[in-house]
Amino acid sequence: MKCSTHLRDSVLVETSVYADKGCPSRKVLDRIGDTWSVMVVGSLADGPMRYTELARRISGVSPKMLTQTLRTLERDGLLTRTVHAVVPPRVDYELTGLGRSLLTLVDGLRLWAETHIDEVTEAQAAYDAR
Amino acid sequence: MKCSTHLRDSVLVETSVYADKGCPSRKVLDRIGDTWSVMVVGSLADGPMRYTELARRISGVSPKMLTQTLRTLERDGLLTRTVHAVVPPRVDYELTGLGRSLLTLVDGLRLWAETHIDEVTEAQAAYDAR
DNA sequence: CTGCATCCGATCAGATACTG
DNA sequence: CAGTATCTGATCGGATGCAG
Repeated sequence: MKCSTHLRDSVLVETSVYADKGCPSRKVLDRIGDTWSVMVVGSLADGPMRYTELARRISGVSPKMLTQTLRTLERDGLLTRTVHAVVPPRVDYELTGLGRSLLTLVDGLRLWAETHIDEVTEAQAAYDAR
Repeated sequence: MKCSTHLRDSVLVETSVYADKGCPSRKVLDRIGDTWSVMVVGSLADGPMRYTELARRISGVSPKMLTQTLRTLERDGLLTRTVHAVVPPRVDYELTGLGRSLLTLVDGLRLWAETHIDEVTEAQAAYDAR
């Protein structure tokens, strides 16, 4: 796609780099940008996990949002959903290879956050104090 | 990813990894998760840029959202806003060191998108076809 | 040129209640 | 246990008009 070209290469033809709905970055952003998605992927880094276990680790998430997020990630091929025919029901969620490839990004995100959050907080305080 | 502080009503929850509003990752996610923010940061990778230039490169963004995004990023210390006292007005936006440190993540995001978008699209098609 | 103010529809997400 | 269904307030974001 056009928007995949970097800014430096875009001078000749395509000056508009983002905002195209078909842009891969846009699609990924819709997923990475989703708070719950990132949390789910990050939580599943440790291995397969049940629904309730996920709900516990991601405190604050409602059943509705958790289910919605899991379904979307499943549809995107980032995780698998395995239903065991037992009573009580047991459903396991596990990252696919594709999902695990995202972990690098998620980790990078976390690392940046931990490293720079103080700077951001200070900048905000300084801005608000003007 | 452990958030050191936890919600007041869930003191004993040690396994809760995300979801705390004070969690650094949450704050960063609020920024990275914002579609326009990522586009602005990515666009400014090439150097300082004027308001209109940004609007053109990020096609589809409304003045309202562009301004809102720029203000937020400025407040977070990710970019600087320089007003030149000329007529007509000229305002330059430029990434700070902090902002440039985010470029690594943005690039990683774009790279992942370009690399795996086909797999995601196929997974979606397969899911929808069931 | 670089915005800000306002209106308004669309979507998101939390709370709550209920079920196989 | 693992969800589904519904209601509702909050937020997002586009369109429009105007100003310094």
